[in-house]
Amino acid sequence: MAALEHAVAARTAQAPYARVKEYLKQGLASGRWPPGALMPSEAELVNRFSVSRMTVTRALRELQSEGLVTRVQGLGTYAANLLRVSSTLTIRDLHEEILERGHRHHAEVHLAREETASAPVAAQLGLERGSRVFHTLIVHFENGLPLQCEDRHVNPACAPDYLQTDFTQITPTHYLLQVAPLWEAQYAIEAGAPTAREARLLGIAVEDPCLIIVRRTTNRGVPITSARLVHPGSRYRIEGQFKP
Amino acid sequence: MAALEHAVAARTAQAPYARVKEYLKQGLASGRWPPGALMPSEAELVNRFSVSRMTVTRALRELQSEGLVTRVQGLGTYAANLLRVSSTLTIRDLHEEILERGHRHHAEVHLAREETASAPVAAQLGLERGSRVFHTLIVHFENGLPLQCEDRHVNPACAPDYLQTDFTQITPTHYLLQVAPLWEAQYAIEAGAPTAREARLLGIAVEDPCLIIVRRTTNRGVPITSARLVHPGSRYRIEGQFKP
DNA sequence: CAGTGGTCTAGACCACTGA
DNA sequence: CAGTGGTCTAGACCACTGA
Repeated sequence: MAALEHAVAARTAQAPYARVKEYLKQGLASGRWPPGALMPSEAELVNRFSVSRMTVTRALRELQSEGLVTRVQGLGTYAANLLRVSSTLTIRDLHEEILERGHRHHAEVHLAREETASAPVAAQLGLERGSRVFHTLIVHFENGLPLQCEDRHVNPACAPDYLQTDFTQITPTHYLLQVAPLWEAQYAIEAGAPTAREARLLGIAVEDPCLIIVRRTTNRGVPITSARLVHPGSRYRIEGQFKP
Repeated sequence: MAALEHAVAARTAQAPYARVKEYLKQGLASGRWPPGALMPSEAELVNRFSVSRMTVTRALRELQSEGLVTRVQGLGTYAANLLRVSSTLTIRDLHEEILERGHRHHAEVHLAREETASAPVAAQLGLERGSRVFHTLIVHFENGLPLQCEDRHVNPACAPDYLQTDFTQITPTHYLLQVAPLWEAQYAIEAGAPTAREARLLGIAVEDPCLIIVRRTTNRGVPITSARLVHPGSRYRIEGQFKP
């Protein structure tokens, strides 16, 4: 009989855990449980919805991972402090991103060589000062217009064949993701002026504001690469949304 | 006996679901399952770890919600296409953010009044053109230095008492979160030049690059507010990290 | 058809908190 | 102590995919 009910629920609308989740979300949205308020316990929800505890737990755990509630063992579940809303920011391979917009992408390689690491570069990549590093400087175009100036240093130990890549065909991001599939990154997004060289490569004036992303990437703590990505402010922006 | 094992596991190290998750993460990090590869089925993992299927399911579901794997009913679990890594971007109440840095925050209110909505503002807020809207223009200071120029329009239906707020004490963001606790938002982050007025209010030159966030907020589809937040590029940046 | 993931149940033991 | 969340088990029915 229980099984029959599932089938019906699935056919008509939502899974039970989704119904519980929806109920709690509605209450949070309506202000019924203001930030910090104590929410119904698992046991209460089990009774109210006539479902098993595992089902309730799933709903609550998902709300927790979405940042909507805080759970404390022994105390209960609380409406989260909504002054911290978070969103998913996706940073993607530029080539893929441009193609998805239905536009053409091409790249100009201005530099691709081995160098001796300066002190800051060595520090970024966790290398000794004076170590060998790979350095590339590539300009990416969308429909023939310069979109990004990518100044990148790579730890040779992580990608020994990096410089053999044809960067007019494969972006460094794409190549490096293959070499070290899962990675962590720290990034900063800022507005600033381009350097004289960047302005020249991007075909803009040195006074033109740029959106600059500085990103350092590691794989299980080992530094792989650091990059400075400079975009003309008039041609690039980051969009996103919060979805509670 | 099973119960005893749990206790031991809990005491020694990780919960079983966490062990399964860790195993899969390691495999993804090492390249054992490159993007798109078929990963072990739930049944295989059940056997390998001698746990119940619910435990394996939890591990896989969490990896899925973190974007590390893709699951397709009837087919299996696949290593995600890691060209899309995502990160959590947190946008917070500026007052709270500044205090947390151990700095002082104060605000100057340059405008707080009811106006007739221009066409673009009305469109943003889903109102008729010519409707009444609330408009505030506030400059936020960190340790006495202008950090943000906040130009905001508010739908009066959502926050009738908005203009009664003392914005030198409570930020609009803070107030609005109380009125409509759970909300969705769309935002864009870009680099650009300030308007002449913004430059004057921020004490910068009109050529100085600014980090501009344009954000529109709704609650269950009803527009609440839209804001243009302008920051001197030299004083503000967004930082974050990817955590796979 | 066998294999896959999607979801649920009814029970269990546990650690934790505050009275 | 009663109440809370954290986690697990062993089973179940289901929809879906491809052979």
